[in-house]
Amino acid sequence: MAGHDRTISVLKLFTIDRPVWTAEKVAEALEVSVSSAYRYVAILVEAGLLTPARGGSYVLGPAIIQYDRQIQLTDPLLVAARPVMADILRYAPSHSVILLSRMFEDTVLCIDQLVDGTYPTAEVSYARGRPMPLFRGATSKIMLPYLPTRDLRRLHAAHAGEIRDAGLGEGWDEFRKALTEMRRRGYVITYWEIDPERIGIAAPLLEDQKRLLGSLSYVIPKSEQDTAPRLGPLLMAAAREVEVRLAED
Amino acid sequence: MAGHDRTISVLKLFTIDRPVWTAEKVAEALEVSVSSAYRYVAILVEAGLLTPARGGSYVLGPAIIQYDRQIQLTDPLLVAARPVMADILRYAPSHSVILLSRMFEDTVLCIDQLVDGTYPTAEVSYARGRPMPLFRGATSKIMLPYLPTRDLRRLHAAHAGEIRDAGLGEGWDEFRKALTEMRRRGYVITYWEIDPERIGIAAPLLEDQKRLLGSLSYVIPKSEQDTAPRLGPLLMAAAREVEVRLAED
DNA sequence: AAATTTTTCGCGTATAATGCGAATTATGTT
DNA sequence: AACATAATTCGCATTATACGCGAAAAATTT
Repeated sequence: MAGHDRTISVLKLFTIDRPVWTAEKVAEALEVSVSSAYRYVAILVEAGLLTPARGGSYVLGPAIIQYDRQIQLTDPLLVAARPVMADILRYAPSHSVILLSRMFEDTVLCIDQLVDGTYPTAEVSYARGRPMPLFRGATSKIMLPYLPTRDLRRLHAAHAGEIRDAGLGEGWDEFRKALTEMRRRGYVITYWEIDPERIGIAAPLLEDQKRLLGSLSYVIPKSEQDTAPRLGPLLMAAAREVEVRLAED
Repeated sequence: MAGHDRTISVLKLFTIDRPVWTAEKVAEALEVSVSSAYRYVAILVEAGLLTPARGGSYVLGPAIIQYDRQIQLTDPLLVAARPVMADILRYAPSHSVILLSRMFEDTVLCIDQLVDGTYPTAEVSYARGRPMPLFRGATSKIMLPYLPTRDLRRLHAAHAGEIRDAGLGEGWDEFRKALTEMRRRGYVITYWEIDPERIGIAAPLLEDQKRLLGSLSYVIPKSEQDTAPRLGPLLMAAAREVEVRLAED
């Protein structure tokens, strides 16, 4: 178990629910001296990861914004997926959204979103950088079968209730069976599990048919229920194309 | 001079020009052992700031994307400025862009960008998170008069040529005089200094009329040359409004 | 201008990071 | 599939460096 850098622990305190911290509060939270808290904060400010706000408080800093742009321009998965996403947009019904997502800390994060031209994105819950539940919605569900068993055991132990409520089985065995079935089919369709008026269709992105990278998904209007099954195989093909692009260069 | 956290130094290696690193290359670059490099990388991966890519290499990770969204939703300056920006968009000629920017490491970073509805943003160089030159363009220039003198001395020593080319004076004294003049007027207008077909108009954002927070600017089409001077005072008023909003709560 | 709070600095001590080399795991090849 | 090679982790002794303390300095408020 790694991950015991004091300075980075400070950064982890800055969450959506608590985005503003003073050095003193940091010292309390991490149980270190105030001088150390100031030292940590100074390092993070120097790196641009934090920036001073009013009243001796600190918030996330400009380096984040710059790094985010760097990801948009250089991230291999993003770069490999983007043209494919643009390509498959034309096969989707209008008012659809295409998502590129990946796991992060027991949640699913939308990494990139493609919407057809004029459509207001606000109506779909998946927003770039917004953590989404791991067991609800096609985008999330399709990732589960490709997780290492130890992760699945831990997840099931911690979230058995959620897993049941998501229709993924009553106990461990049923859970595994549900996952096997998803893996066999190769894609997942869910009906208004996240947004009431939307259907999600998702396929996994894998490295060498094994390690999970993320998922590729359509979010289409409820009214397009008939088109949904056709889009599953289409997404699988697109996902494979992304995988190939990723492997080249 | 603080800022000597080894783990964070690793993060600083990941730039637009060199966005992919292996542990071994990190070890070389920082002149540490490979095991240490692996340790640092593991810490950053655990924090989500890095993520593994193909072939034992690493790239910036999902935490960046999540943090970026957090900034969008919670950053005090951003939150204070956004409604004001929306408000002053209606006074700008069509095909205009409004920018919220701040300094970062001797560059200027666009923090938020507001374009009128249908207009394609690609035609303006200022992109969210893209570092822009510190001495060219109204957005940048208007910040200079509010920098501490020691910063200005350092900048002038390092970039005397750029400063001259930007029309900010031949030597140190002329430079200071140019800055004083900008401060006196309260806003800056520049003509096609960044984009050939654009005029920039910018006003500073200050904390208690002193410390520089950033700048607020219009980017308007070249054809609107006559409107530009009217927009200067308008931006100053808007900037003051942002400052007040920021001070409340 | 005085008082109070916030932030930085200097320093001795002890903790925790470091490099080494070996063990383990992953990857690629015949 | 078995081997060879590379990539990554682990264990440990050493010493560097991050730590807390208290004081000094700076900033903020009264």
